[in-house]
Amino acid sequence: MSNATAITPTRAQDFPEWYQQVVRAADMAENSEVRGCMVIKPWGYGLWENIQRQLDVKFKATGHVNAYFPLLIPLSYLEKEAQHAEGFATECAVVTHHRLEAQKQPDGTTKMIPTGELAEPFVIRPTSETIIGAAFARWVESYRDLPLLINQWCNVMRWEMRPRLFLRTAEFLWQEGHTAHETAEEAIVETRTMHKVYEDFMRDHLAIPVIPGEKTERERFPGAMQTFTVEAMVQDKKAIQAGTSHYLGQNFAKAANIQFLGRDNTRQLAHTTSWGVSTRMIGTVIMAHGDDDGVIIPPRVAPNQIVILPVTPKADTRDEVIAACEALAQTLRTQSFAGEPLRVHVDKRDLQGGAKNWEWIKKGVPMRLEMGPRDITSRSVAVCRRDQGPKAKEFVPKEEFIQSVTERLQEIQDALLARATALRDANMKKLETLEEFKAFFAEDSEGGFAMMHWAGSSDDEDTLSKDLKVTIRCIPHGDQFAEEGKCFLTGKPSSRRVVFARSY
RNA sequence: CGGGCUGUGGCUCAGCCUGGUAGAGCGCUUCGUUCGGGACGAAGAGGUCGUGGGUUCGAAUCCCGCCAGCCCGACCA
Repeated sequence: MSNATAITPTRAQDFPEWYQQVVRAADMAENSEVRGCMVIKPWGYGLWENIQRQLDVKFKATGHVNAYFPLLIPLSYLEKEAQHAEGFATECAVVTHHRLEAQKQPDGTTKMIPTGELAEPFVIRPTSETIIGAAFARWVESYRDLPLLINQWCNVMRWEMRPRLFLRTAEFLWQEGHTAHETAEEAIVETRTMHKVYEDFMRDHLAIPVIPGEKTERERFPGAMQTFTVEAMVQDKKAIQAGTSHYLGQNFAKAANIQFLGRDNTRQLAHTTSWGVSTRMIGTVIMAHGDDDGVIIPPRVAPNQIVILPVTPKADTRDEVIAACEALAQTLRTQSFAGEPLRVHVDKRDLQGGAKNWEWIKKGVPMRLEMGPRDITSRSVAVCRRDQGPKAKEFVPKEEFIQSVTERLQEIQDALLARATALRDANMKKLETLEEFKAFFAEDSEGGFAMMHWAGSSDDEDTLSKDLKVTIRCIPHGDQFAEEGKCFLTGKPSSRRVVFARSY
């Protein structure tokens, strides 16, 4: 094979097509016969399981507990909060019948005809504020019942027009946290706490630096008072929203009637929040770290952090080599990395070595080890790091490797974060004028994150977005964005820059 | 929901214009040679040509209906 890279086309040639090919080459997911719905294959699901488990620890550590609520939501629930309902109306799947009747056709086949129409249709949850709100209303009577800190891991469905594996699918997996509080202050603290949890998780676990900030009114979650977001930059310089945290004020409490008797013996409405991240994060990881040979998964969340490839050139040494590989794997598994036992796999399949090697490169396993007869004799292993070139190989004495394995994994984790941070920083620009802005986002230019002084209206934002296909990703927190200046569109004074970008 | 395109072995597609009941590459199986390596050769498995109807002696190919998918717009974790 003479291909310079494992993936065709390369990122530079056609990024969206590269993405599709990478997902396929990594065997992470595939399109299913159900429109817009994907099959998540073991390698992709393994990544999700790690994300899920590690986030769950953080949720528990911040006082939350898990629960589960129904998939189906009475249609009337969605009518209780007008803004919310309108926000999701165009993408709801509706269940209208509850039984099928077999009907024999003249040609001998059988058709199943829906019967038993429901008096009130159900909507398959696009998000669960309404039905969880109804439960909260039953559970909360006194200020002593607050705060209520609940999370659920589940699937939701939004009938998207243009699905793409992991990035936008009709059905997707996520977690949705829902909390109710006695005061607005407490609810806002909760919203910000979870926003911070997402920011930290993205950086420390997924090796993706994000810009934390607040959404403008136009981009806000339907029905929310405030929406906080973490925005990541991926390699085509577009932004992707990786997680959101909403302060819902009393809007949903009012709609669902979440009332409690306060310390002053008056009836009050609770203040609620909701926050979530989804399987989209997997797409974000792929686009943030992948290269022209496939996916690169950060060690902390990789389904296998190390794959051992036995080199078995001769049949008579094969058993010995495999036994040595198994023994090494066992030794490594007794060690921990980032608080979890090392995940090590020995690939014993009877395939050609090169084919196997490239398969794991495309899957993005952080570290590959080769061990053959010569290594057994010399008591060494060949170490290949996925953040380096496919040919890069270092022979390390086995004992030394065992001693240093977790440091080596951390080096990869750090290298990925450094690389992603460098990409982002190189493509964030402070611009001052509309001309500069237009040039920055012109069809043939690189694009990126434009940091702009902004004091325009929602209508201005709308017009700008439609003309140039860019949006305000967020009004970022952080001192580096705070400075006096003038709005690049209206000339009005501004005390903070906002981040504009094209987005997924 | 508006505009364009496409439905042929597991995947990507050729064949259709100029009707005569199926081809390639990849993948898969077996054997052999190779192999610290995404190799090569040989043999082989696998297809109601989206679906229903029409024209015809004969339809993957022509005509009509239906269904599904893709791309471009509005929406989006």
